[in-house]
Amino acid sequence: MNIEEQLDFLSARAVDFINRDDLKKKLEKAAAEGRGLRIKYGADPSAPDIHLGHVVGLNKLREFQELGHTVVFIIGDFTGMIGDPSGRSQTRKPLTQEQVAINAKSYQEQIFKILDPEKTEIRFNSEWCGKMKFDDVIRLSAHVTVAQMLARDDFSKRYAANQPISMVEFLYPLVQAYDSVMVKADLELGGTDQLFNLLLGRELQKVMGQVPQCVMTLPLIEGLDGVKKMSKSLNNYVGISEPAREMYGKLMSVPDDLMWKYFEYILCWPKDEVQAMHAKVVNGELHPRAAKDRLGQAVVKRFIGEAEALQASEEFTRIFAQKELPDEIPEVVLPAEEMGLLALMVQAGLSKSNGEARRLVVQGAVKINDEKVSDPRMQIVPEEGMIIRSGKRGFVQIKIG
RNA sequence: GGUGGGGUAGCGAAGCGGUCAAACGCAGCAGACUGUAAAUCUGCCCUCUUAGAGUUCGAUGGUUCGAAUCCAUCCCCCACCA
Repeated sequence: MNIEEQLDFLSARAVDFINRDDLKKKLEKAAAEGRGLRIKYGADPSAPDIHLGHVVGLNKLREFQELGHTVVFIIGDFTGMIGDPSGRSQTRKPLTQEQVAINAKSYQEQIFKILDPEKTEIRFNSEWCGKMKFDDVIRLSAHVTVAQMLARDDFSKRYAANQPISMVEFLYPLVQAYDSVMVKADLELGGTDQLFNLLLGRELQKVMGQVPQCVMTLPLIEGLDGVKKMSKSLNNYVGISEPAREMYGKLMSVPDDLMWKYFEYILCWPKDEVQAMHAKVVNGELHPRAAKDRLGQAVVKRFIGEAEALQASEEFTRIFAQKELPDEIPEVVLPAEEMGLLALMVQAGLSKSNGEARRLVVQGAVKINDEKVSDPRMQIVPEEGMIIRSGKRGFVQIKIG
């Protein structure tokens, strides 16, 4: 690849890219010196489940690695241990050192499903932040003005709406920017919501006498609901370590319109190919379900395996299209004593309370051995192999013990 | 330091002495319809038993036959002005 091709390749799918010329210079210089660039990516240590939303960024990092660059994966443990009171969405609880360590380990296991460990440098920002004295912090904050901070969309809106903004929130972008200085980042990658923070990194590097980093943002993809950004707290995510059938099932529930985005940003299919498929669906040549099946299988294949992908797809059809039973049903051990149906369901883990169980029964969601039961007062004697089905997803097989 | 506004079920938000387990919206769950998609319709959505009962409305104590609603004290949050 010549340099222009590299630039095209690296900036594909990016929303913001600041800027091509700077990156070109950096690439040329690095090539001349026979080294790779340092690509920074920051991770929040409180959410150890990597999901498809993260994959969008990780894919890009991987592409940088393919061209020989180094990914500096920063785990924001320092900030994570302080917590984030940014009231609006929700409070992030401060993490303990143990939790951070556990999460960090889990992170590594997961990101290396995508990244090349040989070209990844994992750093914790407590390494430098932890050493800073209060006067260092004050000096650092002298570099940024309130007006600059208020330039951030999020802040200005909240300020205008008389909503709280804590000092901590002002400080965090600064910490993140300082991270860039400390790892001498050549480019920082993030979601579009990170643009301000990434740019602040540029500013700070300039002040500290470094060549400012390039900045690249990638879209935040919507989660399963098709509206809100995929995130763990909204529980609309697909984790990359989920069991195959879960992963597949979740993907099948994605609104149709969203799947094209998933093809492009998660699977990195070429844009024209995605568009071609989209067109086929629009003109009726391809059933949307078939297209989504391809998506589901492709994602499962990528993170788990081809056989599992096929199996997940088949089982899905069996359970939901043909309403048959899955081939593995969780077993619950119960004594062979007569008990109320509701109690049985609670004990079998099919419902959280008797009330919920009653609701399910009354609404006709419960089947025992494929026969609908509708009397919540029913008494049951559990039998070996008895299968209780609750709704579309709840299955339990009784084992006497 | 001053002024004003708040704390209600997972979230948002009504209620402001009885008819309140508490409107409404969102989320969630189930059923119908489907491609477990979306949209739509129906029902459910604190806990426990059948109609019924028991715990809820920041905390504690009080006034009342009766309080989420009134009073007192306390805790917490927010904005504005200094």
